[in-house]
Amino acid sequence: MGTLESGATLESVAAAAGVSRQTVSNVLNAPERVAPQTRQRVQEAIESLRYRPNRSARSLRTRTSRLLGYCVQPAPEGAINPVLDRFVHALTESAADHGFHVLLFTAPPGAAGLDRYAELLAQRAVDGFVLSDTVVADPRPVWLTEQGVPFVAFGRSWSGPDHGRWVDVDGAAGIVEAVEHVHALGHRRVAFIGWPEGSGVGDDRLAGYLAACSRLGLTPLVERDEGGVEQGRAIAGALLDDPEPPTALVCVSDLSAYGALRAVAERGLRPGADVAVVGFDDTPAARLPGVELTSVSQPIEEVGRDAVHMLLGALGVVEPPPGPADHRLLRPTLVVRASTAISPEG
Amino acid sequence: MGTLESGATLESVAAAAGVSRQTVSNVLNAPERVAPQTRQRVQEAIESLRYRPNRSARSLRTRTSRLLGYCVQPAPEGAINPVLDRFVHALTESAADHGFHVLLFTAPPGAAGLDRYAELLAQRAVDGFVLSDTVVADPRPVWLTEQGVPFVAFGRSWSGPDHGRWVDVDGAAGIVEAVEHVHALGHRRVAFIGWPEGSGVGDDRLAGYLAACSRLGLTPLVERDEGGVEQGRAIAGALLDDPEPPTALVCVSDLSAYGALRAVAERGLRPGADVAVVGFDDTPAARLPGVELTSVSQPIEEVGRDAVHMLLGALGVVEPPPGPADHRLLRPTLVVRASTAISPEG
DNA sequence: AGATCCGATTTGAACGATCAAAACATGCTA
DNA sequence: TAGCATGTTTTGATCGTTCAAATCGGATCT
Repeated sequence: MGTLESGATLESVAAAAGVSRQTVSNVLNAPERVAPQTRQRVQEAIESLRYRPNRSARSLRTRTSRLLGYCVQPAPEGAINPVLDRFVHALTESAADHGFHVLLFTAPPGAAGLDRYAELLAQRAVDGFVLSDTVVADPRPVWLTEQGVPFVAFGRSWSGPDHGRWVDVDGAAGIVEAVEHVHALGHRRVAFIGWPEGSGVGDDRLAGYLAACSRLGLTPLVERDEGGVEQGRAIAGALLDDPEPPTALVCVSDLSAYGALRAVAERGLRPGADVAVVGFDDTPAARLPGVELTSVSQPIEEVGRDAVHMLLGALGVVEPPPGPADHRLLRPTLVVRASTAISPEG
Repeated sequence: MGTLESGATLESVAAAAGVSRQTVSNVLNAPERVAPQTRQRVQEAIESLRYRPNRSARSLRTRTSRLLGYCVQPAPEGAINPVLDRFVHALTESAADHGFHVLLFTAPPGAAGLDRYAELLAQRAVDGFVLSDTVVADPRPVWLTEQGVPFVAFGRSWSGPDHGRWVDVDGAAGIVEAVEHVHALGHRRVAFIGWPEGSGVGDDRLAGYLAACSRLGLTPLVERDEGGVEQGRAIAGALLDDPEPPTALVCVSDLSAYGALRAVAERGLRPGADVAVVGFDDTPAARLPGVELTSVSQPIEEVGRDAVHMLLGALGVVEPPPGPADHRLLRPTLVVRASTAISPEG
């Protein structure tokens, strides 16, 4: 056996330091109540016995678990989701700064999945939830609010009033930046390839496009599709085959943009030189040589950090950060690559 | 407030059913001990009060947490890691089948990170660990074995004897399949782009290449680099510029393969038609139109499932599945796409 | 009838921490 | 010096579950 003499309890530490249970507990949870001299003695005992408070015992007594629940959704088929990884990592790291951990679970989408949330609550397994992949009319924020459960969502509730706290990325602002970027390069016929109406995220990005066009005096040209690579390719192809085709294609997602890049190449045109293409999400493939897609990049790490801070603030664990307590909207940044490198001729 | 009258305890259920604490507990943990009639009555009470046992209390008493620790590593810069997502999801889902959950934490790589593992153990926060991203001379399996802590690793320990349980993918077999595939298409000059010697995973895949060459009577041609896209591009370029260039490039990873594809295209050659390219990992970008990279795909979900089953077996929670108890080697599959579509001429 | 056994159920103790209140010093004031 | 406020430490109870042993009621055996 190793060095892990897992047996130290409050009581054994107290005995070693010649004090009582509660004094040891106070050294850990309210050091200012303990006389400096005693404190030191206790800390040495803790150190030498390698004592760590038993999480279950603490949880039982305090009725808090110091765990944050996060539901991992099955990755959508064929989708490139670079987000989950980084987001989960950011959550975990920020939580660790305050003695919290992330507990993963799965649940079917929609109202059917609420049972899993309820179960974890009934078991007192988590103190709150982090939601992601929120959709229009997502039942979770409403339900959690009703139940009085602390939570924070990555993504606004696009339908109806806000429920609870959220952090989100300002997609409209990201697209505005994209349009301004190609406009500055000299592009004047800038098309937008979007998602069908009704997806909050897609509508937000479209709104950014329309706002930018209006501000810059461009004529909006919007096409919509389901968002896959093949759909993007078809839509972009149709646009490019127009007698007066757009010279820049701003896409609602990288997936559409990859399709658009393909459509451009298939017509003997050079992305970046002849036609500018911009995506959204800065997926890993965007930086591959031969792709080099300019894309709007979401500050995922920051989203994760803010989400945890807001949630811990709601739990009363940390001082809530300055600013509005119930939401936070972060600016994405445009990562410029070869797909928008050169100004168009004419 | 909502429907979550979070107050049901064993005691309150017992009162509602007109039995004692322990009988309710038995209905949940050892139903065969309870008379059918009583059992039914208790179950109705549980149902109507929506009772769920308090996890902390159970953990405290039984000294098990029903949590599996998993360390999320910071995603390596620029790397396309499609694996983590799916793996974590598979872990979570398999664990849920047995009332377990996954607890995430972070730790610095190497021996420095062992403290975090020790801390979780001292807190009795987890019952065991799932390791991934194991490296040569990884200190974790050795240490955990010394401590007598149940764990399972995704990845063999490449140096020295095995410590503990592991699940891994047979990289050599995957590459053998890749070489056989291009050989069947008619390719006879098949090169391998590998990693520097000393990485267990890379050496394994190289061994597969060498074995296949030997069996098929091909002359091995091995080049090595650090594994990035740009390096792959340079190496592949050098190979293709040879007076008698290879017609097939089998790569140790998709990243190298993307570079190789680029090098092929830059020379006016058509991937799949003129030069076959095979990658490893079947990263999301492989299926993009214009890329369509043939690649060896790892059965990640199966790895996750087996890992959980082995670990729960070690914990005595489930019957260990048939087969060797301490390791499992899974076969990857070759996903054929356009990059190896057509036979070479000549 | 009394002893014995057996399955079903209950009781007391324990897991290891924190809360709330009591006890104990110590110094200051009147 | 008694009385009181203040600061430090200890004691008893409690969180909700499971373990181990005790109890209970009925059937079986001698």
